[in-house]
Amino acid sequence: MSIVLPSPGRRVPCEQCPLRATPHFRAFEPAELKFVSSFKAGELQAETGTTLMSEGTHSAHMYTLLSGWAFRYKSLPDGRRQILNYMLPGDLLGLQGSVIGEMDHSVEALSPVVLCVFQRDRLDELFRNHPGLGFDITWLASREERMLDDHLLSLGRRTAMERAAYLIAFLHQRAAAVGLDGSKQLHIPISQLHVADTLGLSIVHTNKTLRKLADRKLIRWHDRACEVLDVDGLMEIAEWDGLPERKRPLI
Amino acid sequence: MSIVLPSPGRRVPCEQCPLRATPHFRAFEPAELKFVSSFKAGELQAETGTTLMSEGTHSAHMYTLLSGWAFRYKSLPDGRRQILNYMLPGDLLGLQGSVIGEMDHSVEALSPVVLCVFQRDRLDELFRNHPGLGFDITWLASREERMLDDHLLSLGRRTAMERAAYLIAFLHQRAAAVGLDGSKQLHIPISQLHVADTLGLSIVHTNKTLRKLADRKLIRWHDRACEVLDVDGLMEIAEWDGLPERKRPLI
DNA sequence: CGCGGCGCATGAAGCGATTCAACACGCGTG
DNA sequence: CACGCGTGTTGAATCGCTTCATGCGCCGCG
Repeated sequence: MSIVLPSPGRRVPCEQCPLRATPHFRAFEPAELKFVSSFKAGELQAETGTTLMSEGTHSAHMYTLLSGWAFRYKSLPDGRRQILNYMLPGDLLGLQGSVIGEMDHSVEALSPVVLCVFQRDRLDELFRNHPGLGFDITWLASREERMLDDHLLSLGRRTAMERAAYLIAFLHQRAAAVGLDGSKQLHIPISQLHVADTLGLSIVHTNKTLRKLADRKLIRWHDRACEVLDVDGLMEIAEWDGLPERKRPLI
Repeated sequence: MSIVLPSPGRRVPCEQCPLRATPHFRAFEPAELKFVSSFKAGELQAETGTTLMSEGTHSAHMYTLLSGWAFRYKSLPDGRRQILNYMLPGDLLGLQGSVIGEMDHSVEALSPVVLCVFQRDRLDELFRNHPGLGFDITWLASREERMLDDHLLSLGRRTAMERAAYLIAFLHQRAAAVGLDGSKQLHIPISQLHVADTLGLSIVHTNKTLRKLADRKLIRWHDRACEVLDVDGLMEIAEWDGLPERKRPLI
């Protein structure tokens, strides 16, 4: 479960990147595309539950999530776990390790995932020769910071019910922002334990809170998945306006 | 209180930056120094309590805190406030506004502060001509993210006592990392209301928790200031290892 | 110069969240 | 195929934290 499997041959060239083809990401300059294409060292696939990176290690790579869901977390010495944020297609993983040197959180796959692997030692080359891409990385870091700000507000000042509503509305919106809410109803691949570890609540109380949201017909809970029925209702409970997601960069 | 006063003439040239002279920051290349010197549009001084930037505005500037303390916060529509992080000398303010466009948090001065003002519209020039500085900005963003991760862990999974101990140890360490713990004992310029709004607790319970820390001789509380008596004791309670602060960039 | 506001302090009552405990269901596996 | 395990569910007891209330000292201001 905790081993990352090397890619079995499959490798999407950046020129035909299925993500970039969607309308959610900004286009590349030809030179940028060429560089990124050579920057990409390979692809990685992993199962649900795989630990993609661990706190304290010096990962030699940086990744972009091509498909699937993952989450970042930190733990206290006695085992208490806090989920920090979720990663969806197009998100950068392991930037901290590349920029500062050591990871201070772990990352785990919530679903089967595919990752693009980049060589971190060429990051300075990226900044040197492709300032637009350097700016994009800063943009992505800023966006992460903004999400963490929202989470902090939630953990610190919202009630259990508001927190739960916020989290699900947040995940729904992020999924929608990469087109995951296609034809059929969106299912968020998380268990109630994930919710509890994100909201800073116990599993029992999380269960009772989610039950109330389900009773109000805002969500429907499945096995290890949450179906969103009424985003607006959730956002209203949380007093949350949503993320101003426009076209964004993709490395 | 909420007006930013323009600089009354005083202006430290970057070449004689009092911060850079300290051993806590990395040195500039001559070309970088020259650019930053022209990048700096001026200086700003403000009193304790001044709102330096507000949520929702499109600030035209970016700042580096030259001296003093400040904090970032967000509020819910009904007034509940959450402090997100604290800023100390050398910290970048308003990067979000420059990179993404709109501020999603406010910033307030905790003490009299002096800010270096930069022109945000020359940020792309920075990335284009000085990749090292672009990388530095990403580094600083990564560092902020790391601190927010720690705060999230604290809010989500630590008890009131552990949270309080963590916060004070954290602030102490950050102050020490820029040499603010000089000769005399360090005084952190915050009120118990600030602590409460950081920890996600009520003022009453915050007061009782801080009382316990004081009874244990770990801190001493003054009027709008916290004196740290035993950092190691605090870190032990919080089960916190501290930030791995090495030499860091300064724009 | 008295009054209001801020910062700190403390007791009492009430509620929201935790912990303990028990159960149901599906699934993979020895 | 029985057993363990992960996931979701629910009731009861307990406790940590909030809310309400009150008081004190200090300072700025009408």
